[in-house]
Amino acid sequence: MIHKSDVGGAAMRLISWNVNSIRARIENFLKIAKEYSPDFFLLQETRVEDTLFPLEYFEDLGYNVALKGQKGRNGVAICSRHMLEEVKSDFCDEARYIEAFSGGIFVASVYVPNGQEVNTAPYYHKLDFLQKLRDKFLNFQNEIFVAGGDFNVAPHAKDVYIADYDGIAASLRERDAIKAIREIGFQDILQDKGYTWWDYRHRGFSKDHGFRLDHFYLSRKAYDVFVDGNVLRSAREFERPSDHAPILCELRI
DNA sequence: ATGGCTACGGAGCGTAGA
Repeated sequence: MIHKSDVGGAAMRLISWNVNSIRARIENFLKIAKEYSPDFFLLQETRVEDTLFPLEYFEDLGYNVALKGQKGRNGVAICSRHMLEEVKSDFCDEARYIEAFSGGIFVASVYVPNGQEVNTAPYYHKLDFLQKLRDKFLNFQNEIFVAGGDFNVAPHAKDVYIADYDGIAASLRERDAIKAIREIGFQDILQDKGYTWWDYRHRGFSKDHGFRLDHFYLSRKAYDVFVDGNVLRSAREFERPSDHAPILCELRI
């Protein structure tokens, strides 16, 4: 495996972020955009229909934007400094998935259903969604492909602050569904980078009571040019923060 | 924590988030 930090080529940065309402998070978005100026923003939980999306802020910063929104809840977006092609967002009935080809790579922004509670109907819907997502990713196995999003699963025990927790987001079947994505060759690059979500309730962040729910999955060809990744925890300390931190992935292409 | 935040819709609180 060659990590081409020393092989030349330009740096390409992607940030994925569950913003929990883009309209409520514009100031925070502008701070992150200014500090990191990524090539891509992959957004989840924009919580706004497309006609009311605050496009002007993105266009002012030079981003092209592809939207799949809905009123009040869900909502995903791909924002790119490069031209957006082959945009598809008909993966499911809700606004939870959008993909595109841009800047020479395929990208997807993914918002997996939370499942509410183990062994309920929403939980089985979540498992179905994850299996279907794995099948979708098969199409990108031989491409340079980066999927970022809120997968709503903590893949390993260390990804939850509660020892031995096996409730929603950490049940065996959810973890197996995520494992199935890894087993078709996709790398979870933030495995050692800590939590990405802290509950608003109970002052979760100040106690570091978190879960690692937000992930990047890189195809083999994307992982070949992977340089670095991280969780941008500082955004959780902003005024009026999202309950999720942004996550960063850097490639050398 | 059996709900203690936060945001939304729509004008009360119910719903959703995970």
